[in-house]
Amino acid sequence: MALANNHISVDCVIIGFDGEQLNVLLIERVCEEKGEWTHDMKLPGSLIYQDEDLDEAAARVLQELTGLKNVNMVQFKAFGSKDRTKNPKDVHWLERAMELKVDRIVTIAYLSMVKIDRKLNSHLADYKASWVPLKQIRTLAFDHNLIIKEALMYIRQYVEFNPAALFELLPRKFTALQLRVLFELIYEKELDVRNFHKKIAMMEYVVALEERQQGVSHRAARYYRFDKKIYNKLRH
Amino acid sequence: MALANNHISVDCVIIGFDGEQLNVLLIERVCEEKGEWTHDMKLPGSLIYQDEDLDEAAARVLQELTGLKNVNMVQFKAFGSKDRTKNPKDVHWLERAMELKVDRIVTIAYLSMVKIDRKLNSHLADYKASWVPLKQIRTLAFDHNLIIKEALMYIRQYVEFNPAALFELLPRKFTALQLRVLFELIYEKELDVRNFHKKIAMMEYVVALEERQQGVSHRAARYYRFDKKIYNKLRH
DNA sequence: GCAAAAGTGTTGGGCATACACCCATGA
DNA sequence: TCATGGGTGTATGCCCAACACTTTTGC
Repeated sequence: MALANNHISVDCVIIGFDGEQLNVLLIERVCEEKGEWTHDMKLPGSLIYQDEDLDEAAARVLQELTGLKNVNMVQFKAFGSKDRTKNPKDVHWLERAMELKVDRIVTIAYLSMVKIDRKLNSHLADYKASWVPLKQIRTLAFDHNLIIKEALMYIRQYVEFNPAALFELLPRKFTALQLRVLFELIYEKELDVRNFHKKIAMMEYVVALEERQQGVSHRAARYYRFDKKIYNKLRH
Repeated sequence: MALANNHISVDCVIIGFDGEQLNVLLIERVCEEKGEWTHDMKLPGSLIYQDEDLDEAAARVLQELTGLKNVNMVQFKAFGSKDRTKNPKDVHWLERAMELKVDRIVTIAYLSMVKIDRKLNSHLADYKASWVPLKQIRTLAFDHNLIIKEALMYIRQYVEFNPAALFELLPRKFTALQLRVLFELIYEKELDVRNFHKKIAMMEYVVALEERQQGVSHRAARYYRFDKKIYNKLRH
């Protein structure tokens, strides 16, 4: 029985929220099969170097493939099914793109939740990286659909212990509606508007601003912001 | 920059409860250094084979190193610091025991919670495996102290969503005291006796038996058992 | 009878749920 | 004036936390 002399990769599940939907950051993959060129999508991820920690590798790979820097990622699961690199399309792509004959790749999956804003998006196109709404995601490379599914399960548990993580998804100023939609998406159930306002009122670290929406064709909503200092104080 | 052609291992954190304390199953490691032979302890863990899934590898390795079969393990975290195999003692051991010159090993850590009973213990000695109380664990091989610490953090979250896991640690018949001590150890805080009894009473899947302790020099405690069928029914 | 652990009830506060109407704004 | 979403209060039930004494048993 051969000891595995395996390759190790990291894959990054970057989740963003556009005010209406959860999105995942995917990059384009160009495949050649029997002379035909096709495109599909994958998570940003690649093999790690010999001399870097897993966390370092994740940060490097994300930057190389999407241009994003300083994204706080958390490792959430390793995927090492022996079948995960068996799809001929994937094998083919690995051989061409990585110049690599590979038996199996164990991948360590990382997760981050970020604000989708102009600064972040400014260079994504250069990398053929784009935000894809969760519900519109088709079949991805390798087992990346599975990885995303598990990332979402992980998020649900994660935010219970780190409510602050939710606010990473929102712009600095956000409305009660945005926050509520976010909760509803993550917990997959609808919330009562009035109870939700009370809930916000009880979260001292969500502070109401005087500022309101402008130019909307209905009563303007109040803005809120997340106060990290208050949050941290309450945690201790 | 060299792509890592890494080795992958699995390590198993098997947690047991003896009625008073949490224990971890460790195996003995014999080291030779400058002609001196020393013993220390490590988690049961080893390299994976080329053709097995991670979960399969964990089950195989645990059986090979401790004789334990059919232990339900859950993957909880990957450890891949580039320094984790840099201790000379560990390097030395790897070269001798694994016949392997290794740059770095990424390990996928698995967790299980089990009953410590005679059946389980019957062959542990043959494997130089033994239960070590958490509080008495000294410096272990590699980063195994860290792995155990993270396992315990993981358990705390895990039992919130899978209360059933706790009962894996207890004998089939257990007293309220045992269950309470277990809660206290895992949550690291003391619980009020009366409130705890109410809590048990509300858990329909914890059923009181007529049977009581025998031969104790104080009022005999009632036994309880965990009813999996009721538990599963309530979860759906 | 005493040491040691088992077992038992009540109260108050906080938190989640359910539920319906008026307000502000732009078109 | 209408369509659209913003924003508000009350009542109820549940769960949790706090708190002290009596019971059983072996020695």
